[in-house]
Amino acid sequence: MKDRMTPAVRMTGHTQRGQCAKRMSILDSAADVFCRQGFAGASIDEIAAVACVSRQTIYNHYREKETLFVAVVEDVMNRANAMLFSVLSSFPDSTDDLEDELTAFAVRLNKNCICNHDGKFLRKLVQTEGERYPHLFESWRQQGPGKLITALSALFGRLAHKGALAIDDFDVAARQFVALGNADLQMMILLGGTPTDEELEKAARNAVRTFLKAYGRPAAEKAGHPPQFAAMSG
Amino acid sequence: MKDRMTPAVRMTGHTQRGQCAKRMSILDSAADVFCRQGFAGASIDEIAAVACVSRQTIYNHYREKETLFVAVVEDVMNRANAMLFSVLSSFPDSTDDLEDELTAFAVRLNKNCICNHDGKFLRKLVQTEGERYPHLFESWRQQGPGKLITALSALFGRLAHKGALAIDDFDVAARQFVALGNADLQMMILLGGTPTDEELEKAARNAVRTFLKAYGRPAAEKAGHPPQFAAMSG
DNA sequence: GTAAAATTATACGCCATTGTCTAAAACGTC
DNA sequence: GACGTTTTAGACAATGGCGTATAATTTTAC
Repeated sequence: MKDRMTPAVRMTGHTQRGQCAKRMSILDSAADVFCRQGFAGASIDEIAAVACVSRQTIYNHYREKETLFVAVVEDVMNRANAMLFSVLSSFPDSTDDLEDELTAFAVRLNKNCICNHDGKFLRKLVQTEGERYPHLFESWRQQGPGKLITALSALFGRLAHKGALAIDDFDVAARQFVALGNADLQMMILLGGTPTDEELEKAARNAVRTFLKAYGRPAAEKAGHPPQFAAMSG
Repeated sequence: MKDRMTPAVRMTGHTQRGQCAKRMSILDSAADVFCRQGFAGASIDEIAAVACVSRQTIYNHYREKETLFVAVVEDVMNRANAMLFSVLSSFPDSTDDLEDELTAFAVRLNKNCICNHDGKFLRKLVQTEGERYPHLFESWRQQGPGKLITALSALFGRLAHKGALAIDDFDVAARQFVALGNADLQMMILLGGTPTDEELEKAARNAVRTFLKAYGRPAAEKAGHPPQFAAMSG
């Protein structure tokens, strides 16, 4: 039992800078290779080559392949969570131009959280390796899609309270909003392709149009009273 | 260059029977292992063990691992296509009880085509290995989801023509129908889990309810004329 | 029963990969 | 410039999987 020298703990000064850069480079390259080849198909040598780093350096930072994999997933998850939080905080608050604002929100959600690199990575890896790492998967599920639906549900609740939407089950509406937003992009998402801005825009518009046909303008059909007054309550 | 003895081509009589059974056993087991481990992670030995077959027998039927993989994918695709065709031919034709019939249809679609073994296999494998086998992937895309949307679009067109639905873009509506049907099951689908009958029923009901809120009862709002006469045109 | 074909068990060579080790080189700090 | 740390390159054994070869055994056809 020799005294391990704790490689990345000392950081007496700027030494941390270089190590941190290496670490990030390794994490990024590993994410790339793991995403393309899967866990079993990815080789440490290839990751090292992509990262422009010696193989030994990788083993210096991460004990074994599995350690590296877990670190990569956690890293991507953190980025994805931060991005999701940012996008969620841009959910429309006012009720005029609701269609346009919801459409823009759906574009942001798809572009920055679902169709981006991290989204593709997480979907692919969780699906393929999730059963082998239940803890990782569960964590992603809760902090990713779980958070998304919970937050959307609450936000729709606020819009409904304002009278801008007529929703009976907010959770269902939240899931349907996301599902509708992906409807036109399903194939591209499954493929891992990146939609153009026009495709994103059109997909979101189709989704929101249908969503509002189903949930827009509160009980106007049932009671028949115009809901315009609701716009004043904001 | 010796005269290869063409193992499974002669079939002078019942020889084919036993071979066919072995082949199916190999294909099924290989599908199982490939689905769990991916192409790179799957080992011929494990496939042989699951199939209760000697490894040599596998190499006797399929030249190499890749040949086996392609054969497995094609086999599953054929089954899935047949099932999809069967389900599509049960699309509701009458316009009364449309909600119930569409719901039952959505249940069948999800249960037999999307959440079943073959659906899970194809989604997972196409996503992970699709880029390495573009031909396989393209074939699946056209005959699977492509056919589904095309057929659904045409079927919605007929219902709209009958006056039971008010749809402007049939293709979009078809994609949205599928997306809504999956909305409540997204996580389970990504996980590869199998929903219970109740979950299937509830998911389909939520989906169809929203779908009909958006597309049900034709231009009644715009023109206000009852569309019942359209039911005679069938 | 016999002959042909298929299957099995086993061993083998080959190659890629993992993870370790060591000495040399590069880097950053003082 | 000296020193400690990190990185690098290369070699290394061990492992495991792929694909082949061979002989024995079973199955099937007639």
